[in-house]
Amino acid sequence: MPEGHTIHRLAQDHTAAFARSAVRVSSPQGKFADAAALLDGTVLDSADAHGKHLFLGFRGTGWVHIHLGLFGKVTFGPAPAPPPTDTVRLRLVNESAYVDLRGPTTCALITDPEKQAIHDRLGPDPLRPDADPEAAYRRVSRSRTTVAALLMDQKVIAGVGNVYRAEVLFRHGIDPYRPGKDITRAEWDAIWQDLTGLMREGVRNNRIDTVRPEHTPEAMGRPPRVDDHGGEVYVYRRANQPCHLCGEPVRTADLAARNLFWCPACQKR
DNA sequence: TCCTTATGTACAA
DNA sequence: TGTACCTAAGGAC
Repeated sequence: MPEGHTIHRLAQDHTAAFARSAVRVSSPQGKFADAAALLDGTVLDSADAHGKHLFLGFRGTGWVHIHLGLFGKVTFGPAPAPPPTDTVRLRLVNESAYVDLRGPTTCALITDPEKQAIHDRLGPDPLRPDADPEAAYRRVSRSRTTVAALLMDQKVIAGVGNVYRAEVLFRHGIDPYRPGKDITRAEWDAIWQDLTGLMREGVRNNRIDTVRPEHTPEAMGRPPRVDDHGGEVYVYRRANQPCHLCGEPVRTADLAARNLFWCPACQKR
């Protein structure tokens, strides 16, 4: 599930369910038990997101830094919480709600300066109001690395993952193998603005949809479809299937240990 | 029941 | 570039 939109949505949902309340904190699985004991009974003040990093602020104690990695999952539910399964790393409970965290890459108690250091090493996040697209373009325009790799580099732009990368490059007709330095300022501005809109919609709907209204199955006179991951997309995980626009088979390749998807006809150099 | 795969990252060599 | 880490779902048997 986790690209930046998921994490910003989680920040909102944690705020809605737990902010300003005293929270019972536990680690049924045990790996976060010491910190959970310190946090138990304290007040959750706020939740913050930057890229794929989630921060839960506990009054007087510090921040819980969470990164879901590839497998991490979060489950919300109404109180009372059911008995936890033995994979629950972190559980929060108050009078009205509970939330379980499973399989995160990171779940750690950190200080303000440690949190700041994480912000400092991340690039601008299209979902944060203070984000500066110019800072991202400075890096992109000086790099011989492919634009596909740069979009996944969290130091360049924070929050974009494998789905948004594939989809935004398709929406702009950009070959994923083009070097960053060949991306024009106008192209970058369009990509950034598009990501901002797509990711905001992703936060709202808690899923990734990238297909323009004029390209929906209804608009194209085709049978309805649902892609594997739950949203409507152009190319992500559609290897060898016909491009929704031109019918050419969608191509896939390994790029930095991830699957890249693109339409070679719609995305020319 | 086993195998593969996944919207991610860090570190070693 | 390869590997380790973490979990769960889906498909092949």
